[in-house]
Amino acid sequence: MAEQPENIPPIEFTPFEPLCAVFRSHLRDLGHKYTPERAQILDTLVVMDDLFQVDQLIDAMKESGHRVSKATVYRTIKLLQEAGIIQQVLFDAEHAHYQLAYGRKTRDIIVCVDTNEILSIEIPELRALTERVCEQHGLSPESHRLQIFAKRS
Amino acid sequence: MAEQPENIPPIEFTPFEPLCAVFRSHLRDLGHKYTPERAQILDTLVVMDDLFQVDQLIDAMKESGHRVSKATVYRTIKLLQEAGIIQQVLFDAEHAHYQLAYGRKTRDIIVCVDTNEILSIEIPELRALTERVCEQHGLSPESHRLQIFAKRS
DNA sequence: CTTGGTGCAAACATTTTGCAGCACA
DNA sequence: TGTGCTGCAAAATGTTTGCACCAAG
Repeated sequence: MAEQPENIPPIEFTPFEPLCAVFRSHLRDLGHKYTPERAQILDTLVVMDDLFQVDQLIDAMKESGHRVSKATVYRTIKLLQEAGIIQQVLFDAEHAHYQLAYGRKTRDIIVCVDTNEILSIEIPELRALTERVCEQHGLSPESHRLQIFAKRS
Repeated sequence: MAEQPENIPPIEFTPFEPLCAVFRSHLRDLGHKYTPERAQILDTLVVMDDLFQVDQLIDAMKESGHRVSKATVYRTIKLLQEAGIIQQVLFDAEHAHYQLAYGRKTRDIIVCVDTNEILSIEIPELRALTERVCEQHGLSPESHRLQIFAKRS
């Protein structure tokens, strides 16, 4: 296996490479195909804001000249979630938001109420805290998400 | 006013009394009316599960013989939110969930993944924690919500 | 060449809205 | 007695699905 076929790009350490590999391997595992549409969606994803909505993704794809139908975007988002590449973030009821999940340690965010900016944060203490609280109820934590709504100080 | 008409129940210290008062005063402040429909919705709310969805509320009302249209339920939910009596809780993308908010100190919950039970919890340390994290970004926290997904241990 | 994928449009589910008649303050 | 409220049905929104044709493996 000294020669790589040309459809495997040269190794470069960008976020895209591992994501692409993860996605392809997930698809292969399920007997699914890696299509140009799916590649375009992944491609667009990685250059988008940390947090995005489906229609933002669709708009971004249109702007960059990709022509993929809504239906395919929705179908692909499901696959990307299964593959652990993106995850849902809920912080308003109107629209589902997603963010890249692969390699991400937390789902904790600060939402700036002035600018609507979203910051991903990490609070190491939270793990112990959730463990302690759950223990009091005879439970053990699997995961958590914390959303802080903050204003500029 | 020595005699109460029969539709006003004898005074009892149930959660309903202050909620009703809060709602009526909120409505009065806005020049809105306290109608039988709104009373029935509030009435049903207080005997429901801590966390509910709109269609559960609608079903519960039907079962108890109340006849209020969907449109009115949705309109009233907005008013109840404004009044601080209920609040939205987002933990799955399909349906908006609500819970009684009045007098509640936190929006933090544990979702038991085995039983789908929702426990409201209080973690006093969280306040300081969120303050510290926000400070690092030049922000100050207004509110937060923490959702822990846990299994039985 | 087989199986899964795509775009399109229709179907869906949930929530909102316009309107004519009704009822609370 | 006037303004806000209600129910209904239509509209709007966001997401899913059925189908005929297409393409990846």
